[in-house]
Amino acid sequence: MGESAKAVETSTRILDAAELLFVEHGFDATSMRLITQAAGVNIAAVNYYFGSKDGLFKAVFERRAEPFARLFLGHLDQLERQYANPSAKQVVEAFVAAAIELGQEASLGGLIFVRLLARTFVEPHPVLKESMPRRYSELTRRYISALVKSLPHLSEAEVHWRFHFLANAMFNAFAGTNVLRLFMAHPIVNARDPQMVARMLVPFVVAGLDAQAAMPELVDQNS
Amino acid sequence: MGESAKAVETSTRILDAAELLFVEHGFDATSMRLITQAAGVNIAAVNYYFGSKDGLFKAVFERRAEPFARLFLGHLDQLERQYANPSAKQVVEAFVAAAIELGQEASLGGLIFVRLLARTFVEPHPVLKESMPRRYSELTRRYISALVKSLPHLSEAEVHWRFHFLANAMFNAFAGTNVLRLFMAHPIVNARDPQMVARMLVPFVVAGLDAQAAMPELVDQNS
DNA sequence: GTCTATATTCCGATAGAC
DNA sequence: GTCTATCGGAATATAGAC
Repeated sequence: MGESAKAVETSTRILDAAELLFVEHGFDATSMRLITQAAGVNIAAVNYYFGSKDGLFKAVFERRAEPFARLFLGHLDQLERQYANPSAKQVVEAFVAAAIELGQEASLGGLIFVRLLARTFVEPHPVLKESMPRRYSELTRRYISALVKSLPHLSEAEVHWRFHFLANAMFNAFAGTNVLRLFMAHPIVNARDPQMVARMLVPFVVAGLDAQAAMPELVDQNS
Repeated sequence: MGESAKAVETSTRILDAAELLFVEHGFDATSMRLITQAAGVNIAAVNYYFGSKDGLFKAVFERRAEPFARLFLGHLDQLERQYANPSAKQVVEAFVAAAIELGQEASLGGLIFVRLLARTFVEPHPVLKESMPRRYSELTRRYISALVKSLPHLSEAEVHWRFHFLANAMFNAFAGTNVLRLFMAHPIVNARDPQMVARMLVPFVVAGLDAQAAMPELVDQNS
């Protein structure tokens, strides 16, 4: 390692700073000047390493996308090896565990990528609208497939709806956006504590998944 | 009515166009040039009527904030007159009904304000961080209070957590952001149909509210 | 690889004629 | 009230020296 010196690579410092700022203030509101200043690098470095601001966003996303998918699918594999018919609760817990482990793996304090993912739902960046389905279609397919098997009292369409609600609730919960803070001066909950969030969230969403069907009469009418 | 002619007032046309564009692309990504062009008015009209872009956002928000609060509190009043102890399901349905009625009152197609509210949670606009608690604190207090009474098996702190999850799930559901579309090429659910969303959503969140406590041992340890 | 300096574009806001 | 023209600033991106 002849050229030691630098503690952290320049490109990594940029990724770290950008990840945090994108989550905190959004993509548009985060200027490259702010990013490079926070990272302690020159303004031109972003273009040198990532080509453009869009390229930087894609790189920020891609860095965590693969490890997260690998963690979750690993949990799901193990679950399906151990049990013939995993419950909805076990499937949800596999997902939550992956999110928390990712937050602990990354040297950063929180579940920053999960928060970034949550923001991406509400304001999808054009760069990702193309690459996300390709990368996550298998994960989504296996997640929903496991839920379908664990919820035999629901039609497949209704499981899709519940997965839709589940994903919204979970990602927003881990995003740490405290809804209550907007409505009351002194909210009780601490939305930033991921362990607490996970503990409170799992019973809520699992009960929602297990609930009776809202659409039992799916195909018995031909209006 | 001496000066007839104009079908819709200029300021109203601006509000309509801005409301839609803010929801679709966010505040920062929506330029005043885009708004005035969509509204078919002059660029300077925004500053003339609303003073600034921030003033316009505030006006967009304020136009729907009061009617929505009035609708929901009306439903809650009626509910508490009719029943001694309204169930969590009834409280949730009062909220959903208010959202849908607001969407039908406004001549626009969808539940645009509810979608705007959902976006506001994820990227809170500075202008609202001050005015929102003042306007909605009573609504939130009464909503949570009704839930606390309807869920006697939960501690007040846990009800606050569930309200946090509930609000996230509901607003995002009505926001019409199709999470599944980001993950799969051809999702089944149509997240833009508010009637369908309401029908699928209510059983999910009500079951989540009714679920057993995750924090039964709240105060029995003094670590 | 890293820096300075700059090109280019777009933004919100305003002045002033009509 | 409505318009044109423009100001001042900030953004991304790049050219070119070192």
